[in-house]
Amino acid sequence: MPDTKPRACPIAGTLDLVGERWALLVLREVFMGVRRFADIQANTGAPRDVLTKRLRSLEAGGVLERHRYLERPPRFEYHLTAAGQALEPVLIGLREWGMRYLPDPPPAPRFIHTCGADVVTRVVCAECGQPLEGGGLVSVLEEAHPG
Amino acid sequence: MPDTKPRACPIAGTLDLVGERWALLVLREVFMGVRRFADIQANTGAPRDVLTKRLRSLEAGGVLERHRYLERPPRFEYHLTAAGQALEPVLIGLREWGMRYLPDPPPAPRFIHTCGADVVTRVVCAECGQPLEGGGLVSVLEEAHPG
DNA sequence: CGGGTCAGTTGGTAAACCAAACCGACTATC
DNA sequence: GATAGTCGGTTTGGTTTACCAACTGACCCG
Repeated sequence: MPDTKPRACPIAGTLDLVGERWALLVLREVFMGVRRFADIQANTGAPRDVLTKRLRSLEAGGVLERHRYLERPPRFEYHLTAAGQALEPVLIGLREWGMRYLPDPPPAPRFIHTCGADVVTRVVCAECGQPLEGGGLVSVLEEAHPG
Repeated sequence: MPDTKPRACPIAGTLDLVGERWALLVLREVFMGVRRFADIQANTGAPRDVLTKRLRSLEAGGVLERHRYLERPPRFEYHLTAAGQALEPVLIGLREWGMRYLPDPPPAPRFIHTCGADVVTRVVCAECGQPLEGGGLVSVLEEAHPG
């Protein structure tokens, strides 16, 4: 076998959808309640044509929905689907990493709990619920290659 | 003010580093213990020149370290820094989302706890520690615009 | 009718990406 | 000791994508 195929993996599949430039920034905006083309464009800085393409691919991928809020000059708003909302941990993870490790951390948009405190991501064991901080507690396994 | 500046935000800053194509797949491989150029190339499918550039930028960004493991034909391995390990929640989040929402979820590399169970990301309140599932419990705030 | 808003579209250029070939320093096999 | 293969790249050349500015069409306001 001269060249092995790249690893099939849900990380890669997810990145095919939201890993392109601007995609996650668009989602950030929609998370923050910014739903209109012009505002998303201004807040992300994405070129308008690229933004159009991203919005379409995010819609096709099922993370955004496009709602017409005006009929006669057709005007649209973009909303998160359930799948889109499920990307929240990714956004929070990126935000948290940036606040901790970027050389000059910019002011962060706050994702807050109803009690007013910030929100953070925790990697926990799915069964015992124990938090795994520091990475040392995790064993990462490839698919078993028997024999 | 004709055009507002794009929002300064740690999410954007983090994406400047790890948001380029292949970057997070490279990190996935290093997380899984794949440390050599040829293996990372095979498992990600990234073109060799692009991979070289990504490895350099990830190194410059402080998430990877390059170690020479052979002197005379110079050979290298790539390792995670503490900052690199801190991106684990992002990878796990992407993996989890893909497993749940991709139309045909591919076999997932397992990130397991030492107890043998899978690992998941939880978004929790930083203070009361309460998990916020379903997105409905989170209030996302922009910087306050008073008045 | 002129100007402004909104959600794009169009056209031209710059950059990124990609596959394949090449390279230097080895090692392993004949 | 010539041939083949490994490893970590670099170089080449062509394709795709991103980017930016300007434009469009449908409306609203005056």
